[in-house]
Amino acid sequence: MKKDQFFSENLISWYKKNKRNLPWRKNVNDENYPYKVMVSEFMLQQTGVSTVIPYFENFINRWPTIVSLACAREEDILLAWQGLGYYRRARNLLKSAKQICNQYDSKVPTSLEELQSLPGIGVYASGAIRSIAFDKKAVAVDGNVKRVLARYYGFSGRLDQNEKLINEQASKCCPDKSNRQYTQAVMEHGALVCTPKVTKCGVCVLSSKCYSYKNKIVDQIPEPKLKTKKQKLNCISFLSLKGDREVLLKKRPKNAILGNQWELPSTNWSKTKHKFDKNLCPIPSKHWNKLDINFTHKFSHIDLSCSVYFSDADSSKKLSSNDEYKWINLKDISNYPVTTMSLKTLNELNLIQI
DNA sequence: AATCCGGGGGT
DNA sequence: ACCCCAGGATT
Repeated sequence: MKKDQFFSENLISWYKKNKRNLPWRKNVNDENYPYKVMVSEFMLQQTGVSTVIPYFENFINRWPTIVSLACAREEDILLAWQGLGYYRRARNLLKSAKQICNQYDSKVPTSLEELQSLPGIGVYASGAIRSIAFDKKAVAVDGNVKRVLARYYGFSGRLDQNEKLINEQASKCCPDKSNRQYTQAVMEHGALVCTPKVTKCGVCVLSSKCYSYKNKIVDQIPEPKLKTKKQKLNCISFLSLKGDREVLLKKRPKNAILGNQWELPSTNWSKTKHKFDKNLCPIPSKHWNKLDINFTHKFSHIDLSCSVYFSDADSSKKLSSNDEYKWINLKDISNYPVTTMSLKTLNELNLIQI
């Protein structure tokens, strides 16, 4: 295994000419640039660039500096994250901002050790932040880089079977300078040219030395990931309306999936379908009517089938003083971090407009 | 080493 | 339908 200047130099020169104008690439010399890179790295974990862009713009507009973020309420962060998924990232980002303000004089740290001590920043993100934000020599091996290296060097098999080899080669390929550009160049190359399926080898600046291209096996590397079976779960959601405009929502437990987000009060998610039972209902009511909407909300690892029961709430009745529950006016619902599933349910019933 | 954690875009 | 995505934390 050798150093490969051809690899890094060609990618950098290609990147200079073809790089996308992405919002987190602006104002490299601004004092808030490292903070913005950090935010983008949290958002981009397992999430496509086109999905992230509007969220990033909104987030930076609302919290332009790390100090402003550190002062924010978690509920507002979750609201800004709504629909983006992997909500733990949002809560970890807030924790990291607080930690940076408390421990590092409100400046994003520059060492791998300090960066990895922050919640939500692991091996990849620490390297990405070091190279992109500070232009330090640091490797950042994401899914794109793994695929590019596997094809270029001809590592057969699945990516997870070549973890060590890929990381070693990634270190060898890492140039001594222009690391800000190089790190983004490899990932950009994977995203735009050396793509998962329909590759664009015709415009690839690496093809003349690419093992897979020369051997016509680009479409065979990498081998697909092993897939695990999706769980099929079921739940009942309860829609209560008071005066036709206030809906009863419940805050999910902090450490559960979709933690701390609001939703229509629901049963637990079970393998067997629930039989309707008044004891499951969030509030007492004479009539609970099953609505004619059954849908399956698809998570990456769960297919959740949900049925909905409706009741008009007696406005004279009070909630048992429990701040997990809240009557929320439908017009204010966009001010709360509500699960995508519940938003889609309310939208389906024409109670809100997504 | 596996599994949990979302949701959307591309094919 | 199925795959993938600028991964990290937990077990």
